[in-house]
Amino acid sequence: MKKTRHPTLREVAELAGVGTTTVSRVINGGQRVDPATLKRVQQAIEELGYMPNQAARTLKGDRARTIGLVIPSIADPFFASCAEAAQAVARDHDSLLIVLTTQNDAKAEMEAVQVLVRHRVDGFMIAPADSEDVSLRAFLRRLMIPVVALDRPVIDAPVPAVVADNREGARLATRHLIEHGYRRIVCLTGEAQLYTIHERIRGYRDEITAAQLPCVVDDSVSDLISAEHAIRALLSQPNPPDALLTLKNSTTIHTFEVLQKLGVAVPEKLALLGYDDFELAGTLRPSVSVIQQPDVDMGRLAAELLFQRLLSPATIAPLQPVQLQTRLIRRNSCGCEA
Amino acid sequence: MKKTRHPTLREVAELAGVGTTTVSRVINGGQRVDPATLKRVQQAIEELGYMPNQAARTLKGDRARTIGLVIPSIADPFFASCAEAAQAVARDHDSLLIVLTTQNDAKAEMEAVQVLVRHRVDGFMIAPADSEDVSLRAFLRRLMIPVVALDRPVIDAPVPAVVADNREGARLATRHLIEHGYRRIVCLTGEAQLYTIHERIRGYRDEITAAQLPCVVDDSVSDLISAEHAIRALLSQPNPPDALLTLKNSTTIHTFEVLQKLGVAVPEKLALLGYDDFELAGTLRPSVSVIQQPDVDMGRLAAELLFQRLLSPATIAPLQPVQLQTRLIRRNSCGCEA
DNA sequence: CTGAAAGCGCTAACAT
DNA sequence: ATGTTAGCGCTTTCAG
Repeated sequence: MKKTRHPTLREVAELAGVGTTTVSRVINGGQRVDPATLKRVQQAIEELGYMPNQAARTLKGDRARTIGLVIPSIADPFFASCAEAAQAVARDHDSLLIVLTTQNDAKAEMEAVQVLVRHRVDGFMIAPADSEDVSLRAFLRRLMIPVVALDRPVIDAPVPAVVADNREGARLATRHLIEHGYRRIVCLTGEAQLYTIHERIRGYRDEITAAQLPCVVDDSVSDLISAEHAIRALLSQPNPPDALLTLKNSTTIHTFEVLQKLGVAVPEKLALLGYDDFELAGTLRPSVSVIQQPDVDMGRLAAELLFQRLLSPATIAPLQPVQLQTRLIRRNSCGCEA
Repeated sequence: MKKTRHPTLREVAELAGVGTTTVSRVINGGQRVDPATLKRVQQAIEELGYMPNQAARTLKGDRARTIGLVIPSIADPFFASCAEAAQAVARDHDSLLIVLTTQNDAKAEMEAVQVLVRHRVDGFMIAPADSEDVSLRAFLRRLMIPVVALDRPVIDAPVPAVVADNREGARLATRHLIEHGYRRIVCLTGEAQLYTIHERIRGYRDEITAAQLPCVVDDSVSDLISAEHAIRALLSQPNPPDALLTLKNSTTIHTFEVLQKLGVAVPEKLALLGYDDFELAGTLRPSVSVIQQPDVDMGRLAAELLFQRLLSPATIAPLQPVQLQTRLIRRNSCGCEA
């Protein structure tokens, strides 16, 4: 098995006619090195195309200059934004970001986390598939590196979290629909087992019950087909809804597509308000009102929190999750004027 | 400086009362180990929560089980799809994927590539900001690890490429517009310095000149504002265009938004055909016809090609780029019926 | 200002 | 079947 041979520090030393220590000094800032020697060494480095081996440094005890990010999917725009923001922070700290995806599958997630540890990343962020997963919790408990939860907490584990205020966001949304005068507001959840969706359902409940309106939660929508089923059923009821609150991106889009296909007048006949903003929400007709999440801030904060704990391990992690606020973007589908 | 202490193989060996070799054997498949010993070692591993240190393995000479991907942006859906596909391939090969973004900036790109090498990735894929960049070429030439170009070639470097047939895709698009009967077809490029855009312009030229139609290439569109400028100017001409060919995703979307804002009837007054499909292209009204690129295939193939070269270094890289076909998706904005 | 040498955690001869 | 040992490339005392 032929190995890829990169030039080594020792080879540089030999070529420059100095000891390895000197070369090491040069690549680490060049302090306490005679200017003449410095120059010779730099030339040798240049000539050989030498680049320090991070694996050796890591083994020696330095930081790996690598952090991880475990998320459901990279194609999901929300997480893509988080990832991009986290990567920027990593770069500022001269580090690499490794992104691993889980499709919200606990098994894939556990594997991802283990791979990260084997690679001795300095720490990682994770959006756990299941906030209450026992084996994940156990794993994280005995882990020797800092971990930060993103978007969803890991309960009962020493893991600070950066999340959005999902409950309040859903309250905001529901309240807005109520203020518009809608009275039969149905909530379409999508995968209801996720922590975030759970919280949002609670927020919807809060406001609906406070207003003494009927609380209807439908978790049957998972794709275009099921969306059409659900909406047809809803519309053919004796007392059909006058507004829909969709709790996640894909649900909102599928719902919109079905309403368009069925020729339902939005918002006149049926209003729509979605959770999570998406690229063409303002370009569709009607434009789609949404609750916008601070995706970039979440990714950035999570990464910053991670590096903070990395750089000063003494820092005590905030026990309460860092909760970021969401905001309502009023477009047309809820009944607002452009 | 207190270090994060992971348990080591030696500690496992001591706890189990065996030598390090035995433990090494166990974690590498457990061949030639007495069943009783095997069990003891496994228990020790379990008890300590031991996980092999990949940095040590890499230093020892094993593969790093890590590959890189250097792309302009992770938020761009095209590259996000590539990345997701590449990651799946990496996972199949029990490897990690490190994604680095460049914003199409040559300096950022060079840094990204160097970081990857320092981390001793086994190889990487890159969508070069500039296919003709001299320093990148020089760097790749002396590199000791396999590299695969993605979406855009690196010319004059020993780097196999997986690209789409951009020229033919643009031909397809232009031809389609011509067949619809449009005669004044304007091409909106967006950043015209990119290799892919270049090729697409060539394709447009091919067909336009073959049909003896006027060839108009406008590279002034880079955001919503400039799009509005450009389109207003185009429409107020004595002989305004009857069709627009937009050469990249963001240009298509900005153009669509401007046409919608200006109340231009699409396709009756002005047809639109875009290069690169996007999520809600079929949901907008009118739905937007596009040339679809095989994004997932490209990411997958590039990664597979990389691993192939990784696993059997003897393999000679294909000198000609692997060129994948694009296809026309007929929706309404070009004048096709739904 | 510079070099020699130990050792990070692991694997792979080579012994036993 | 299992232990001993020499390094992989680097940083870092400790001497000179």
